[in-house]
Amino acid sequence: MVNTLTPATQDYLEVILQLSNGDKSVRITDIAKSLNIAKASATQAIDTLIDEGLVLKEKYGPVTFTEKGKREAMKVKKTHKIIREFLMKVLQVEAEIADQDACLMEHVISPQTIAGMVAFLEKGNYEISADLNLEKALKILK
Amino acid sequence: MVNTLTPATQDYLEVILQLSNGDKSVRITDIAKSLNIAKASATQAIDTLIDEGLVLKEKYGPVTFTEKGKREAMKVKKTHKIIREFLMKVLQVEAEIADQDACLMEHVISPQTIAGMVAFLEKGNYEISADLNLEKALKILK
DNA sequence: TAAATATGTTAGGGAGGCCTAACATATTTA
DNA sequence: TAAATATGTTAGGCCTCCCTAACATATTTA
Repeated sequence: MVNTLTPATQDYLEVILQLSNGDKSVRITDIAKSLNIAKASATQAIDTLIDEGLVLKEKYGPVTFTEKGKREAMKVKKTHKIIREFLMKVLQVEAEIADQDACLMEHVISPQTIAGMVAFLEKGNYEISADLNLEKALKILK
Repeated sequence: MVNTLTPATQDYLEVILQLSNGDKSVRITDIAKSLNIAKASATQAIDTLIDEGLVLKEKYGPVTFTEKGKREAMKVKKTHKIIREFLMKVLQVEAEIADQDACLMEHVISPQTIAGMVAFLEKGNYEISADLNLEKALKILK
C-alpha cells in the first residue's frame, strides 16, 4: 500500500499550504475559491484528506495540517517550484504559463525528470536559452 | 466549442496510430491489450471516438481513422516524440522513463513549453547535459 | 461442418471528482 | 439581541473512465 496521492489531493495540499502561509488557519471557503470549485466539493475532498491523515478539522472549524500532511504539501510545492523555474529559465516560457504547466506536470512527472531539471538548473548555464526561437518552434506544431 | 480531446481519447488515438502502422486495420482486442484495459472498455471508448468523428468502425469490424482522427493522432504522436527526445537528450532521462513521462506530459503541456523544447533541441547543444549530476539532484527531492 | 477458440458487445456497477439545492451553524451588524 | 450575512454540511446527481460477467458473432481447426 503506497498510498499515492491523487492529483486532486496534491492540489488541495498545495493550496492549503499556500493559504496557511506559515500557520494561519485555513477555511473551506478559501480553499474552494482558490481551486475554483464549489464549497461542497471542498468539504468532501477535505473529508478524504482527513481520512488519509493529511489534515485535521472539526465541524465548522478551520483546516490544519498534520505533520504528514505538511511534509507532503511541501514536497508538492518544491516539485512545482522546480518545474516552474525550469520552464521559465531554460525554456523561456512566460511566468503564467510556466506556472500553469507546472501545476499539471507536477502530478505526472517522474523523480528522474525532476532530478534532471534540478541538475540542469544547478549548472546555471542559460546562454543557449537566451536566444531560443520560440516563434519558429511554435509553427512546427501546426 | 473547442472539442478538446481528453487524455484518454488522445491515448486511444496514439495507440491506434501505432497499431495501424501505416494502414493496417486495428482490432479492439489489440487496442485493449496495448492500453492494458478490458476489451469492453475499449469498445465503449471507441464508440465515443466514433461519435467525435475520429474513427470509423462497423459492428465486429476493425477500427480505422477518419481524416480528422489521423490528423489528431499524428499531432499527439509528434508531441510525444518531442517530449521524449527532450527528456532523453537534454535531461538525460533514460529511455523507458522518458517515454512514460512523455505519455503523461503530452496531455497537459502547453504549446509554449513544447515550443521551448523544440527550440532547445534545434540548438543541438548538449554539452551541458553531458555531465548532469542526477544522483545528487535526486537527493534534493527527499 | 461442428466444435473450439478468438473476438466483440451489452449490461450493470464502482470510484473519483465535480455540481446544485437545501439546510445548519457562526459571525457580523443594525 | 435579533436579523442579516457568511460559512460549512448533507443529499442527491452527473460525467468520465474503468471494471466484470454474460452473451453474440467470427474465425480456426479437428
